Amino acid sequence: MSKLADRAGLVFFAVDAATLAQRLIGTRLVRLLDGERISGVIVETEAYLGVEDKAAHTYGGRRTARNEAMYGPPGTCYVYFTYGMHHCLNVVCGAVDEPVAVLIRALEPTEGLVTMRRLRTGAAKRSHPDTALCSGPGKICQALAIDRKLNGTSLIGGANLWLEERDPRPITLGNSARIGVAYAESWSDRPLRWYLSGNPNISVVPRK
DNA sequence: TGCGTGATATTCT
DNA sequence: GAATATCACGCAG
Repeated sequence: MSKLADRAGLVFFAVDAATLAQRLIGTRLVRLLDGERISGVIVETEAYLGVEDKAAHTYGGRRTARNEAMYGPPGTCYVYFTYGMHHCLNVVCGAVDEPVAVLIRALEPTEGLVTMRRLRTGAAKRSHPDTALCSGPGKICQALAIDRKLNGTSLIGGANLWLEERDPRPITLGNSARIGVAYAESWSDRPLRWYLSGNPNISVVPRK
């Protein structure tokens, strides 16, 4: 297990979104909160392909205060708020000024589960299984206390949020259309979502 | 299965 | 400036 930093980190993130989406599966997302490690293994991601992708916030080259982070260097976090109540965490990849990113959709909780449960609201606080703690982009941000303060910060050598690579081990990737992007016309069916096949922590059971 | 909720982009005056 | 439409979801029921 090694923390991604500096040059190695940059190389890791400086790829296209589809590649990074697959590469992120199985790595560990670590949040340091009041000195406590809270972490989970990434089990579900989606690629957003920038200016050409109708489902992306940067479709057509839109560049605003909100999505500015997507134009930053690879390894930057893009955190935004949606539906009036949910934050979502993305990892910027590609090159500077190329607004492509990967949405982190689900984690398998590994450290700090008690804290995660405390941070989560509603039903997940009590009787629900651990697999419900981080099984969705909004849930991850709640469980890891991620909000827009982290927007624009870098995962490379990050002080409070970073990625760790695990020893390679055989995994089986599943691949499907993205979730919640029905409005994106022909882009809504593109198989740009990846997940750890059979993992109970993924957000929605893949449709065929 | 519906619907809340509020930031943001877009579209007006 | 201000009104409005829209949304990478989660939860109650």
